[in-house]
Amino acid sequence: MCKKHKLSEKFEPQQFEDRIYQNWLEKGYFKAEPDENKKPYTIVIPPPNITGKLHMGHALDETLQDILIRYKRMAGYNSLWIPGTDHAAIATEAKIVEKLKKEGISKEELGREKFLEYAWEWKKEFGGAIVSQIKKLGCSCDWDRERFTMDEGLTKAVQKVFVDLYNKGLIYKGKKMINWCPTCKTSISDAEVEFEEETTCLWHIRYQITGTDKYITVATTRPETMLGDTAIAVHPDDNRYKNLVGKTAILPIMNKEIPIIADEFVEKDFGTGCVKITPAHDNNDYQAGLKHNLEIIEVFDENFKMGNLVPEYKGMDLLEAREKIVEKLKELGNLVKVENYVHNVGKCYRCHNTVEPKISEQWFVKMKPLAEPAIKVVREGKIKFIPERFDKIYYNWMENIQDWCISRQLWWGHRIPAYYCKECGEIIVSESTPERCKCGSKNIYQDEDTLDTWFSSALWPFSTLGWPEKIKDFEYFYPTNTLVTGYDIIFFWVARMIFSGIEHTGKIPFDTVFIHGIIRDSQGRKMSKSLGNGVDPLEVIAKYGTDALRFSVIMGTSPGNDIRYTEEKLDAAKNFANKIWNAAKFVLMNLEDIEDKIETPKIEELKVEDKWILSTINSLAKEVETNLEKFELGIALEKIYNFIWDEFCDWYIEIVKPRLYNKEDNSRKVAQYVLNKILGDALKLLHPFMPFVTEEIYMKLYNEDETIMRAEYPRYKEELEFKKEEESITQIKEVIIGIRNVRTQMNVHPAKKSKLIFITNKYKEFINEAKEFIKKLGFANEIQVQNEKVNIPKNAVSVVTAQMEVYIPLEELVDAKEEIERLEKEKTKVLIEKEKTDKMLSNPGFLAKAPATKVEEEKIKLAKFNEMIENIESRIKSLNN
RNA sequence: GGGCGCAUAGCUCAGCUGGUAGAGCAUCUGCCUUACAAGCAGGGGGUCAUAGGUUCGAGCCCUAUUGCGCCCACCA
Repeated sequence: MCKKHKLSEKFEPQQFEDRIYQNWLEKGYFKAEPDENKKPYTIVIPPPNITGKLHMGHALDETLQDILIRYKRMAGYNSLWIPGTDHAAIATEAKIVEKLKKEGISKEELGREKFLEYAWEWKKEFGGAIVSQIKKLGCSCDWDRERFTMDEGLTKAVQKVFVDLYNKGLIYKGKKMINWCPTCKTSISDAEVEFEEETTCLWHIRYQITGTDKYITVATTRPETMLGDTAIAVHPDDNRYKNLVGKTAILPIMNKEIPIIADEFVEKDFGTGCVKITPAHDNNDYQAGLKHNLEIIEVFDENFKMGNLVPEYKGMDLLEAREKIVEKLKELGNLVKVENYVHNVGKCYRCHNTVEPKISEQWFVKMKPLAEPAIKVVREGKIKFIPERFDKIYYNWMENIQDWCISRQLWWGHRIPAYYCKECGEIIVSESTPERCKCGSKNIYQDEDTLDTWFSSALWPFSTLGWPEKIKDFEYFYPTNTLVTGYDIIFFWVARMIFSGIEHTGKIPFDTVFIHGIIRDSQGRKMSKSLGNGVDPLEVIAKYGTDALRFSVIMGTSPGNDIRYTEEKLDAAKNFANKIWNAAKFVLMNLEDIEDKIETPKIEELKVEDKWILSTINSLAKEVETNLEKFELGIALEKIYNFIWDEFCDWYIEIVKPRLYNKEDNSRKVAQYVLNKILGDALKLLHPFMPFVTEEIYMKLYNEDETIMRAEYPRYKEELEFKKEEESITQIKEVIIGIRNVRTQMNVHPAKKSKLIFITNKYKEFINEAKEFIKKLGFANEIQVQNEKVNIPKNAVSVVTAQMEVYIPLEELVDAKEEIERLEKEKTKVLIEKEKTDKMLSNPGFLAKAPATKVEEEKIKLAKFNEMIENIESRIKSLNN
């Protein structure tokens, strides 16, 4: 401690948060370099998309990571948090297209090259905005290592991975049924399809059996695809239709004969039990088509308008065509019945428009061989999900995984490193642009498509560390440790990072996946643009401060559960920050006369309350460490909160006031030391959660040049445990609370002092030592300690605990009867408690089977209750006399 | 059709391996006590969704039920 510093009168986080962050940046406190003498602790940020601004979900995600990073850094680890952003191919491209549209420009008009220039401009603007917002949250990322998924290095990683997988036969190009988003005009993966309930009709259409006057009726939700029907399917065991299998029916409108086939995928009980097969526009039908060797007839054109099968419908919108076709069927007498029907329709997770199944030539990753080892590492516990239940979701997905469609018909993204020879049609997959084909031709062009954005995010934990170069960073910091993310992207991202890490680096990418929930609004609804109920973290910060925001998303929450956003929580958070501020002001004020350094007192100089608070924070440090290691951040924070507010502020500070205010008091210096020490340690414990207010105070408390960020996180030390003193203070707290309680009941004004008569043997010495503060906290002007219960004034009320009795002579007590009544009530309370203990101890099963320590505990309790009852009874007796 | 989560004080939520239920906000009473009225002191308020079971002992473990929410899945 050099010279004293004063904190500003009012707590205003806006006054110091930015300044402190700037200072941290300038001093380079966030930086991490490989250091063989230290253990690394690494987190890679889930890179926010460059599509927009930060939302509350980011605030939560970033806060959790920063807490872990800061904690580990203070605990002696070489903490590295790698920040960055994601190019978010489809989402960003959609936004840019939208923006262009407003300017009257179409993507096609602009051309690929110009469009990309445009996109990079976008990235510069919005990527930068995101970064500055993350900084506002106080995140201690190593900004020198900021990455972007389309950086040169990361692009190289993407290309290498593509080529490697291709060479291993794990990437292939093929014609398959994929999900096509007609709005985004690209294929998307299965994971990118969201199912939404939609009300539609179930149309029952009859097809005439060839050569008879009988009909077979199918039920469909998509009559417009009937033009492309190439079969009707029934279940092989369905007796109703058994005789029809092998026959043909006439497809109305098209007037075409199509076979009636049998397949087990048909549900006998659904609809009519007959289903029309349109292999080109339904995955089930496609599979059936392959199996039964059916013709595939596309009904729609490239833009998902009606194709040329029936010229009359050509170019029509699908819904329009549906109407027309239904009308026509009705006219022809083929429409049997229309039912209302609710079913799930696949929607694009980006634009929320209906996704169409489409047969298309795309690039795929063969998943089974990659999934297997990825399942194994979780089964073997090498990667742990927190909370554990999320591993089930992971297994379920991984075990049922289909090949991953990775090509996108977009421009913004990593272009697929595949080249085609125009002469011989050879496919060349190569990291660098090949000069010529094997056939000698130079007539080569690159695949037009780009990769799924998640293909590059899957490599994030190692591509950000320089892989595939074997640089030191990668060697030292990889595998990373904790991956913090929401449960909504376990499939998209977490699963893919796991198999990618194993496949390409031979190592798991992280050992722990710490999953959090989503932030909902005060009514429990998901925050969304359409509802307009989103909360902007920056506005919250402006109003309450970053520390309060961070506190509010951690306090009282548990891993994996959703969090409700309420202003009340922020008020509570701000009040807490304010409380610390004031406590710090008090401490600093009372250290003002210290010139240089505070001397560390000898153990014997410490008073009982000093030992108590030192011992309390010592056990707190131990508990907090345990909680943090188990990712119980909410519990850890609650304990720190309780310590600071309830123990330190409400008790210790109040207890030591008399010592501080008496300059003659020899123990004043010791109190100053302890105040300084406890405040410092409490700030350190709290720092990962509330970095700014803790730093601001810490710098004032110690030295402007010191930072709490690099201070050592408080650890449990055996020599700082003082059990006896903890017990004594606990006892006296109980008594003091009793005194206050009685005075409130008697309506005694705080200003009115009274005498306290203590009856105790055990705590005589302690009470004498603690006299000053007991006087203060117990509103006493005089304290008398005696062994025996003699000479108690008639008008005294009593406070009874197990170990002590205290008598308070009060004029307000005019009636002994009232006091007896009060005591009877007290007695009843104790009796109820005693009864429970009695019951346990008289239970032979309990005595025989409960652990000895528990039995002992109960016995002590019983003795305590008995003593209390005895004390109360004897007091009642003496009042009666 | 599978799987998961939640149900605890008026409200929002904690509650670690089973050992007498906690916080914040709200509420009631008394205090402008020289760190803090964004505060201090004290109080009230809970058959831990329901029904069984295991156990000496269950908010916590097991089974079933009800209500709400979520995820997965090719019933057209």
